[in-house]
Amino acid sequence: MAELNAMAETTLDSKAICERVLTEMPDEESLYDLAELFKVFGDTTRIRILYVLFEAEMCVCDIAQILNMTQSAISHQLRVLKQAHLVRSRRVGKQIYYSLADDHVRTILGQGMDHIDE
Amino acid sequence: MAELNAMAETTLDSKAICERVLTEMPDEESLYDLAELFKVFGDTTRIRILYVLFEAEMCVCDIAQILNMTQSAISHQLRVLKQAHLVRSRRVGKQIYYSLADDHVRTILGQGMDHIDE
DNA sequence: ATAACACATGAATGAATGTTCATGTGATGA
DNA sequence: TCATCACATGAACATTCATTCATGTGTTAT
Repeated sequence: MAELNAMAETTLDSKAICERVLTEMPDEESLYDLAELFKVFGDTTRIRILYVLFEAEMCVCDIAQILNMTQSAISHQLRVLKQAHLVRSRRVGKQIYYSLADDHVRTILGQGMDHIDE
Repeated sequence: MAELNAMAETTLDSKAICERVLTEMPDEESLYDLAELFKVFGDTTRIRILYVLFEAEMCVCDIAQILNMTQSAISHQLRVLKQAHLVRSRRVGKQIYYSLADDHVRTILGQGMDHIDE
């Protein structure tokens, strides 16, 4: 790491830092999963759906109507949310009700809000 | 909501829920900013850079060498991280040192890790 | 001044993504 | 059984995005 430059300016031991980086860095699979998780939060439609589900369990057409979007668009995004284990679903007759899978969703969105509020 | 269907299955008052959804939903600008923030975390290269900066303030070429990527690619991503106020930079001679802007970064990535670890 | 170094940046390219449209699937009710 | 409702899903299209390549900017040293 930076064998021939930057060393003079560095006060810390570069080799020790490099070792710590390599030991602390998550493995390839965890990094991929982590990025995939945050990608799910990186879309306003999906965030809106999650905020709707904060209030109550709801079926697809209700969510679509509240957000003023097509059933197909909502259904596609619910699929993404479910694959990320952020929502659960259960069938009740013809309808399928979605709800938040756990409390990580609130926590993560809350931390994000804290950040953008500076 | 769902004026002509689903009402029979719903135990809660739909109008009250709809009102709560509308009052709790962040405004358009906050939703956009929130999605933009999480998009930044939605890339393995940027997550890697953040993990590197967990250990120490570092210049661009050091980060590039540790992650085995080109200086240009790292520089482009550092720009994204800086625009999201996740990292800061300061010039020291020819080099520019980057560091984490605040502790929200650790918190958010930590919450993400908690989630993928189920 | 000029060469060399560290970094930033614009254009280009290939890959990933959100929505729409059309259609498929499963459940209900006549 | 058949029509209808609620939802899922595949293909298509437009948009966004990460990296590469080439070049520009600012600093240091000779």
